[in-house]
Amino acid sequence: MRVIIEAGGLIVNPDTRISASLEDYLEAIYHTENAKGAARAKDLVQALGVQNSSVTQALRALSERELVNYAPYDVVTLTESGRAVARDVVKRHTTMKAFLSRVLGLPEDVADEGACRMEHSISNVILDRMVKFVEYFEQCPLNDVQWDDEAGFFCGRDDEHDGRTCGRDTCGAGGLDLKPGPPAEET
Amino acid sequence: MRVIIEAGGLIVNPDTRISASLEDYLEAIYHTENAKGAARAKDLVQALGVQNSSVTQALRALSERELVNYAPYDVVTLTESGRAVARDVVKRHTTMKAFLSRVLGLPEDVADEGACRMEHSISNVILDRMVKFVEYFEQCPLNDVQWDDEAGFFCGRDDEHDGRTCGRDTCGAGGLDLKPGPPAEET
DNA sequence: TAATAATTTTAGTTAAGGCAAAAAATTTTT
DNA sequence: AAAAATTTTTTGCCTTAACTAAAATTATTA
Repeated sequence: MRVIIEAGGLIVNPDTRISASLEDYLEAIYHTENAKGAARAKDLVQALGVQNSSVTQALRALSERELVNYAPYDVVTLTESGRAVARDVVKRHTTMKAFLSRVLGLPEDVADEGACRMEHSISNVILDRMVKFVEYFEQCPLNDVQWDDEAGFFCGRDDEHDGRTCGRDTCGAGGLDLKPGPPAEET
Repeated sequence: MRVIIEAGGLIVNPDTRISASLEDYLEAIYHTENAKGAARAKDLVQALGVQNSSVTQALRALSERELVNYAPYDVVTLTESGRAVARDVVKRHTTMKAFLSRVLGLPEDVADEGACRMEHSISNVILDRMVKFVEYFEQCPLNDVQWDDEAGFFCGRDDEHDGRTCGRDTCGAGGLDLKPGPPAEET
């Protein structure tokens, strides 16, 4: 338990070291900038569902860290390093979403919501491995695992193989041994 | 972005509605209780790497929510509902860890650390699907995907199949299209 | 231009969580 | 039993982060 880095009681992404909240702001600025060149406070109020004053505070925090170009009453843009961090966050989101929808077969909206939640706590090592897995999963010609709401996971290539079947009877039915495991080392 | 429930700026697990921090405490109490019958403040200090005073505060918070039996200077045990929540957290941890190690092929320690981080932000829908996926992944006789530090993901059954190969040449090599996707709906 | 509307900032509040040092209670030793 | 050591709780203060209300600023419209 608890490996997440603390900063005054706040959960902080272990790689970039900025809070989940600020990551959300960067992400929103990134998307807004891509859509209309620059963001204003108002856009962030809408995108994140927070109050105006919360946006101002966040912008100040990001500005102090030199992640955004920001002056009162002016539009907001990302600095170079801000854009780098934003791209990183977006990448985590994109990867999580891809995994959730393409591998686990979850609906787009569920996948997106899940990605929103989990994007802040995934480390780079895991992220990279996940990208590779999704790639493999989609490109390997021997793989055709799919999800069906009735049957669960099944292999679409059942018929192409001799003795073994991989349908609802054989797979995804048994009781997997997911033991709690040892108390987990401290970190 | 931002789907996570806010509670005074704090990130809270969407299903149980207690904070990530308190979930960590419950988890630690759960493991300690299993190991030695009951937990004392000291155990939690060690397990979570926080100060005594933080433990006291957390125990008060958990006690108010009737998740632990606690009286000053006394040992701590989980209440029935506390144990239910703890089991839930542990399940999320276990599942995440199983996925990270068994599917993504990450080393145990990396998987455990990753699970610690991500266990708080995974929803039940995703959790359940993930359990099923790990089950399928391990039980399907047609599946034999493995990770190799050199070759990346590869299919151990290459030889058993006619034309198609699934080794380092074909799989996990190409550039997967992981587009950032649309600005993501608000929630 | 003046009045009105919209936006932004300031200031103060609430909440969770953490730390350090001091005080109190409990155990262990002598 | 008294002293020493350990554990736990209190107290006071810090940080992030969100909110509200009011003030200030900018933009629009009459």
